[in-house]
Parts: sequence; structure tokens; C-alpha cells
Amino acid sequence: MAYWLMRSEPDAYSWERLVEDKGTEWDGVRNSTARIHLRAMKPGDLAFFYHSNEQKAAVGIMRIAREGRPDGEDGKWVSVAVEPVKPLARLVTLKAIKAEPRLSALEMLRQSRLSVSPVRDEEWMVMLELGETRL
DNA sequence: GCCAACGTTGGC
DNA sequence: GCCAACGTTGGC
Repeated sequence: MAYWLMRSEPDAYSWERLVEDKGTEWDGVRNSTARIHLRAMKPGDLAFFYHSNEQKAAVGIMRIAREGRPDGEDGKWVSVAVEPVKPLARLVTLKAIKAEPRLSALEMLRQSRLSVSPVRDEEWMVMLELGETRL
């Protein structure tokens, strides 16, 4: 099983909205690196939901509910289905992520503009620890 | 096929 | 409001 981090501006689509909807189609991603990650996702994989801009923090945990399918007019992009698992008991802010040496190699820090990025097993555990959350 | 110009995104 | 990073576009 793989772990991911997926980002959205809360104004565009928020964690609260996802919980309300009980799941959503994560579409509209128009970046080829992000597409590679979307294609690699398998049902059952887990992902942090990160709020960019105002909040700048991971707020919850999602499960990949369905593998990628074609997205966009010409179908050359990819979308997956996601569903909420549980909120993080404590927000994991970007500040906290940057301050944690064990997260210094986190893909999202390396490629700050990437909206879908992989998270290593060890990094996932550290994030959960910072979020004071158990699955 | 290369690269400069430009647009977009996200953080500060 | 600014700037850095980076993807895309268009001219050559």
C-alpha cells in the first residue's frame, strides 16, 4: 500500500466539503508529474488532505476509493475517487513539517507546487505522530 | 530541438 | 505585494 499527499485550496474544495460529500472525484489536475502519481494510486492507498494558501496544513486522511480513470475533454488526464477516513486530531502545519528533520526529504517540500505527491512509509508515520492521530 | 519569454502557483 | 519555482509556448 502506498501513501500520498493531495493538496487543494480550501476555497476551491475543502476537507469539510469532502466529509459532507462523503467522497469526491479528484479531477482537474493538469500537471504531468501529478498525473504519474494519480496513475500509480491503488484502491486502499491513503493520502493526507492538505489545505494550501490560508491554512497551509494537512487536515485529514483520505482513502483512494477507485483507481485512475481518464479526465478532461480528450481524456489524457487522470482522476481518482477519494473518500474521507478521519480528520487529524491536530493540524500538521507547513511550519511544523519544515521544522521536523525526519520530513526534510518530503516530496512536497522538494517540489512545492506539486498538488499530488508521494509520502514515504516513515514520513507517513511521522506525520501521523505530529497530527496526534492513530488509524 | 533549444531556449527565452511568459503565466501560474504557493509561500512569505 | 513580491518572489521563487517550474511548466508551457513560440520563435528560431
